[in-house]
Amino acid sequence: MVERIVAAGRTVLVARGYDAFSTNRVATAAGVSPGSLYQYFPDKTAILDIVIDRYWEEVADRVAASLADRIGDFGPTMVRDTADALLSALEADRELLRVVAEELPLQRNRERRAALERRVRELVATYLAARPETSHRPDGAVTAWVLVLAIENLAMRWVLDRPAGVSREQLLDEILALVGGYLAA
Amino acid sequence: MVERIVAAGRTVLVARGYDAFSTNRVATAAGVSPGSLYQYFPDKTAILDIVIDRYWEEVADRVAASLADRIGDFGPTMVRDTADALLSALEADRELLRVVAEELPLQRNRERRAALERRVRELVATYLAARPETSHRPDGAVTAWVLVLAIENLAMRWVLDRPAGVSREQLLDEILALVGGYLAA
Amino acid sequence: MVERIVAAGRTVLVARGYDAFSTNRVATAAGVSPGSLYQYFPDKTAILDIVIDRYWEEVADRVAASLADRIGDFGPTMVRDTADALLSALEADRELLRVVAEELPLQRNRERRAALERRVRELVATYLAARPETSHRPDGAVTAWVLVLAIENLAMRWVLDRPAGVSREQLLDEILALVGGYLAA
Amino acid sequence: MVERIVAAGRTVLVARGYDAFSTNRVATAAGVSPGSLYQYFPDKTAILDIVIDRYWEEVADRVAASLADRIGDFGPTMVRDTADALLSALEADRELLRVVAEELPLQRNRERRAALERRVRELVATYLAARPETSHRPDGAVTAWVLVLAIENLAMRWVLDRPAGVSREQLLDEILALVGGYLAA
DNA sequence: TATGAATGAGCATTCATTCAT
DNA sequence: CATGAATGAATGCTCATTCAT
Repeated sequence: MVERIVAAGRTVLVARGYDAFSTNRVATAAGVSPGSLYQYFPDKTAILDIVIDRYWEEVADRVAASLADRIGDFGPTMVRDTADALLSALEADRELLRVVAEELPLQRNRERRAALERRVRELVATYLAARPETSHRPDGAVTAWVLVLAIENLAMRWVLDRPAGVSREQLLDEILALVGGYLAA
Repeated sequence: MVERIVAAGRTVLVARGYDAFSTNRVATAAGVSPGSLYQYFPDKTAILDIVIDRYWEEVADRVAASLADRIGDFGPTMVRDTADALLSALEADRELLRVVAEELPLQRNRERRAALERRVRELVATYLAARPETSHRPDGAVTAWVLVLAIENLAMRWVLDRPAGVSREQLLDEILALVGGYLAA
Repeated sequence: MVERIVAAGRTVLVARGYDAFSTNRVATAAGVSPGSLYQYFPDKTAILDIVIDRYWEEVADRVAASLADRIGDFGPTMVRDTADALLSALEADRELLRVVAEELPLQRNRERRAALERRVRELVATYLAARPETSHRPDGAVTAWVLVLAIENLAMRWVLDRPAGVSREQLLDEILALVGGYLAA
Repeated sequence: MVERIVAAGRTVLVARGYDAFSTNRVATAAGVSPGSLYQYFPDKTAILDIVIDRYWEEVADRVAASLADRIGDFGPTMVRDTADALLSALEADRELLRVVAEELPLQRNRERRAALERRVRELVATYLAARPETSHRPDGAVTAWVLVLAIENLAMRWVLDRPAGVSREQLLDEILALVGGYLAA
């Protein structure tokens, strides 16, 4: 039942947008009465939070998996593959990304996105610590923070805005250059 | 009066958040009757738009001014000073930035932020074109897109999140390294 | 509940007039919260429409019933009885008639009144066709149109204006003369 | 100035309908400030009343003139010509008639229409009194009331509804038959 | 006299939440 | 557990009227 409600929430969000994300609408979409929502969720935002959580968790999982697969293999390939994984993850549900990233107040994404960033950041920081020769930057934690933030936003904006004149390959090249140059600086 | 209303709008936004940004509240804060709002603005969002517009315009102005001051002086200093100008601009009204960047759906900021980015991007692209030797990247437009996006987000998140372990100077150092390394790659 | 709301609507209309027919007032009169109105009606006018519809439907029913009872009995008695039925129907809720006919813009009554007229007109036209000897007028449809319109307005204005010097009996006599003379002409 | 305002009122009424007949709109149309309206009229309805008054006065004038022209000439021609005059008067400003008769609550027309009817009724009653042989009806006042009401509504509805199958000539024929038959009954 | 900015009560409508069944 | 009718505060907005200038 929780599942049905969350699925309905996602559907409403994607199909009608955040403004239409009302308890009645979600309940209807779930084939459930509005009152039943409150048997499983304390309030409306709890439903929304789960939908968002799942989205970012899925993205984080994919990126972390890609990163984990390439453990001990730091270098251009890993960066490219990880950026590629992130792009794919974001592209996988572009409609939901649009709603989540543009219609929702950032605050709602905060915790989950912070978790995603933290998770990846920690992996990156760990790698950097394990392979000190790959980076000339003085502070691994800061380096990871910079990298994750920069790449995440580049990827997200590319997926959402589809900027003319920047192909997927080009984007990956630029990310590679950005990361490589930065670590070498 | 327009001024009073816009100021009241800003006040409500900062003090009570976006959800409390109602016409009645803004009118009350302005010491004005709700009807008077509509003598000067077609609807509620028009007031909000002005508040937002002003904010981003101020930011864009400061950054563009800094950039313009350092014309013909591309290099580490310029990058650092421009990033510094951006940071200062964002720090100048951190409370409003918080509301504007986190409580408002991104969509509402879209146009203005896009304008800010475009404006700076064009300046950057122009510089890069004028000084081809400063960049090894193949496509100036793409380079500018990457740089502006990355720096903007780094700066914004730093101002909003005040990440522990990243001092202002450190941030500027990292931005410098990021830009320098990227252009050299 | 629908009933309660419709009744409250009628009450407000009669007691306070059309201008006071606001959702809040109707809800209060129904002992119901404003939101509940919208569980049963899509909007305010839907409530009003039902009240009006019922009124004219009741009138039409009475007249049609009277007409049907006297089928095959065309002549002075039938005309008089039908006019009498119309008068009675209009007199039955004179207060509502006043609001409906005088305070509401005619447009709102349009459809229902047109339906009433059409219904009676068709009955009349049918009778005329069945008994061609009763009418010297060339076009049955036009004849029915004239009769229905003339009688309806005479009756309505008499009920509403209670013109001095015209008793109920007199009015019926005059209607009889009008119809009889017209058909004989 | 009064003139300008009244003309503007008429314009707004015809062009935008009764719902758009707001003081601001009338003032704007008159090229005058809303405050100025109140220098010449006690309130909004006073303006509306004048517009309506003028309309019905114009109609009454035309009908009375036609009637007066045919003094001493009671008979089919007079009835037909008078009905014709009424039709022409109503047709002369059909747009305003539509608003006045259908969008405005009947109440607002009440006094003026009553005046029109009274005026014509009195003329008719006078004629009937002068020529007792033209009518078999017992009470001249009642006869006049019936005739005026019936004809007025027939004419108005014909102009407004343009009923299919009833030409102008036909309508006049029917009115003639109605009046002739009624007086002879 | 003329202005027009200011008023503020009032409107129709929505929707997260509750609770008796 | 599930229901869904009922709630009612809150919303954005209008417009006839006033009154200081």
